[in-house]
Amino acid sequence: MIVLYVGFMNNIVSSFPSPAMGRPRAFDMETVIARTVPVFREYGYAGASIDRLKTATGLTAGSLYKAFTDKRGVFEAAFTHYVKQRRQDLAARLLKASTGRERIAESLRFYLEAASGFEGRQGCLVLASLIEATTLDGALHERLSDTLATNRAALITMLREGLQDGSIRAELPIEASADLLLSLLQGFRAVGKLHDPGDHDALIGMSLKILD
Amino acid sequence: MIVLYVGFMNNIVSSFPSPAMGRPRAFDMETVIARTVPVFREYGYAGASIDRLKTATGLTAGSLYKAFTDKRGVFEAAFTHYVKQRRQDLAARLLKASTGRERIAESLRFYLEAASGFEGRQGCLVLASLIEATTLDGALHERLSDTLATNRAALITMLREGLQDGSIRAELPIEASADLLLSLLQGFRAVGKLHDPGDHDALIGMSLKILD
DNA sequence: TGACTTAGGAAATGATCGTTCTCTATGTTG
DNA sequence: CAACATAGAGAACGATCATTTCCTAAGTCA
Repeated sequence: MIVLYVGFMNNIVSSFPSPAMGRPRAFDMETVIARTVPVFREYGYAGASIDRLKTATGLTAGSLYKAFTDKRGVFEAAFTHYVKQRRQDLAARLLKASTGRERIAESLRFYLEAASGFEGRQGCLVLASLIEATTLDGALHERLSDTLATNRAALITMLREGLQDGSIRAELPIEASADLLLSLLQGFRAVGKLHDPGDHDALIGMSLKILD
Repeated sequence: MIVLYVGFMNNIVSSFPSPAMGRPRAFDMETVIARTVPVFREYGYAGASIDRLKTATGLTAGSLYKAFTDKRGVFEAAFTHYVKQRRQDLAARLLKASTGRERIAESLRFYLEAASGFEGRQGCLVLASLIEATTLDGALHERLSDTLATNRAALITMLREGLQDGSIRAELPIEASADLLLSLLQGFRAVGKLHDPGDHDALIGMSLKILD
């Protein structure tokens, strides 16, 4: 709301109502967003219909639109939630890794596990969005690009740590290694849509040879 | 049409009309199928609407359905065409490679090039189908699984050739190596939806360290 | 308490989805 | 030439799509 001229201060204040006004939500936003995530993971953006989102969340179309403006808004919230959650989980896993090489190994394991079983069949929301990248609008396209860039940056950080702690040889081209690992991780999730990856330890061991 | 009892031979023949009967098609099937491929590559199965397929092929909905029964039929033809074409192209490339290791290297290059530029942005039909795997019916799911299995088998063949010609060390676990390469190749296509891969030679060189 | 503001729920909206139908055109076969 | 069979074109079909609207419910605030 735009106020062109107001005589008294309280009129201006009242034109920006506090967020506590009106009937409060009967559901928890975080919970609802979490429930939309599997829908987008399984069906992608185009395939995730409002009807499916309704049944997944238990909300009516009206409430969904009041809370998220439109389908794009639901997707954006789901995407943010998914990426944040995964990063938290990975960060927790990385605590027990002491060297850069171990952190890379742990990241590989993290993705291999996500590519297995029910989780693997459900798929990766980032990968699913990647496939529909040309369909998404500019802002979402950039969000996706940023997400991938951040993942790449995280790999580069781990590689540099490896250089410092001596677990990775000094001559290794860092950027190219990160690119290769990034592709490999996404590839795990892609193949995991159909089949479980084989022996995780064996695959990790072989992957790490890239760093030799 | 099933004929239970027919007195004369020509009646049986006429009950199975020759394919030359009726008005002939005004378009070339192969050409039309080729034109549907980019639609599925860009939008996936769900996103490829009949309307988009109409404009891509220049056909009307009626002709499309007469030729392919339904949307699923169009997709199946496109998928078959795409896989066949890609395998032919790769096979031609592999002719100039003399050892197993060189054939692996050439395969990596083939995928890196496909992941670059316009081709990369258009995406891989196999990968796109992989993402929608849970949505596809049983038969298509199996076709997809077969395609991946055949690609894996091709990698195993190259690796075995490498064992024979001495370009790959004898102790290398073949199956696990093939799994890793398969994921890496799909990963190239995934990331290629957004960005061009970097220095191909560098990436190939690093990838081949998996085989050391 | 009464004015205000937002949420919930369900029906309604127009667009688009995949598919079918109808009619005409164009070939082959006897 | 007549009978037959399929193709082409486009309108029409019901289903589903994302979104909006309308009304009631449930809070806050003065």
